[in-house]
Amino acid sequence: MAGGSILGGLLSNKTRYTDVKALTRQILTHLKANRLKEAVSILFASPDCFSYSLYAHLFQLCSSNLDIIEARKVESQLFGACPTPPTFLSNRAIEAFGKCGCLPDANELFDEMPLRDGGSWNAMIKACLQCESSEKALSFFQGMHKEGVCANEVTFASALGACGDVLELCLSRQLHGLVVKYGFRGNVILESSLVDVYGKCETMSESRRIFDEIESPNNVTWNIIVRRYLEMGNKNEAVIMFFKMFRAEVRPLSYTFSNALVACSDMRAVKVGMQIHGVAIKIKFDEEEVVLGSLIDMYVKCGNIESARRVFDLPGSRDLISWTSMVSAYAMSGRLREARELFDEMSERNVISWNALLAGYTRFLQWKEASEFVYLMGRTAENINRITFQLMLNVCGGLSDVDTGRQIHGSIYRHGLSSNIVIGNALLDMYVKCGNLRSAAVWLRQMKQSRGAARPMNSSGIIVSE
DNA sequence: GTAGGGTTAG
Repeated sequence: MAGGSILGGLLSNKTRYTDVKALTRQILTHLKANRLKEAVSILFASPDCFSYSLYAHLFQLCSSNLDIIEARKVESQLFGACPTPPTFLSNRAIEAFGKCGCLPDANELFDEMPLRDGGSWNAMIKACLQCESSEKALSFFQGMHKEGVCANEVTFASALGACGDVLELCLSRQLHGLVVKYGFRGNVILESSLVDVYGKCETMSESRRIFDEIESPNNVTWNIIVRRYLEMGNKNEAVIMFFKMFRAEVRPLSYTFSNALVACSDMRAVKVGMQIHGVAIKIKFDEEEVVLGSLIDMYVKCGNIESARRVFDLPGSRDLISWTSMVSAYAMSGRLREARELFDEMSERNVISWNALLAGYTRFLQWKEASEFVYLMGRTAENINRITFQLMLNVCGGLSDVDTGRQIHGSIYRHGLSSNIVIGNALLDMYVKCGNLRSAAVWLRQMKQSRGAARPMNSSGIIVSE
């Protein structure tokens, strides 16, 4: 266009070049100060291509800030200024889109790439994982295999992660074979991923066998094995592995404390929990928020509220999670006034904190307080969830308020939760407690029908050929 | 200018 050429004529190539240099310096200053938006707006001051490393940095910051808007802007300036950017930059963009949870953006870019390398496939597989599309991740893994692109350690780590999400034991075993075949044994990350995926697929004996073969498990490996025992219901072994980690002189992750303490809670083993508390003090983990929060919850679940409170009153232990544990402790032990006081003092709350107090009101049949609280919740709390609906139905049952119960029933439909079995039972219970047996019978029939219709789908069944 | 594993509260 004429306007464009006039404007273009005003700028000689030389001034343009120095412009880019000066602009780059400005952008870098903003990037260092985490001012992404400002950095990106300066990017658009020039129609020219900046250095590739600058774009890489920009995408990286978009990823860590989870800022999809800026990521899209960077991509658009990049492709406007330089029609065929190097593959690695497109890979960075895919990673940023994935990290921001925008799989369609990632997929579109991937499809349009004239040239892909292994990193492109890895980025795409990872993007699927981050967007909770593990089935898709596995089909990309399969596609990569079909196109003859060689999988590397990174590919296998992601693919195993996807298998863990969809509980694909069969594919996991095949991947395990490939990991060995490609000579990746001894890679502690991949071996840890194998421990993880076998544990998730409920084959703890295989998980443990791999674990025992690892030459030097690191803190993540230990965290995985403790966690998997915990989730498989073997609390005792979870705790045993926790103490074993210390004999191996591996410095734990704070979440490993959490997992071991949850195991103690489940076993009501407060004495073991106290030993773990002692360990935390000894290795100076007793100032970490996550560990303190987990200690509080352990004491709460073991019924030792005063010990929990002592930890809660320590400096640095009060965050949303520990605060919610404490509210729950008072609420579920019937100390509703104290629960309410603590709740009112909270500087931030989420749906879990709200539910914690509501659960106390319903457990102790405080229907009046409960319904007032529900009203307040409807006006103040941002999101309510499945648990909230369940508790609200209990309140309706307690008050014999079938009209509100029906409204909640409608709301449950709109939230797509009506096929949930726990919610279904809560609805049934509500209708019965309200004395409305006809509605109860109608709902029961519907539940039976929808359960017949909604059979669980089998997972992908993807097979990798050797 | 490159890639990867773990997550406590209702």
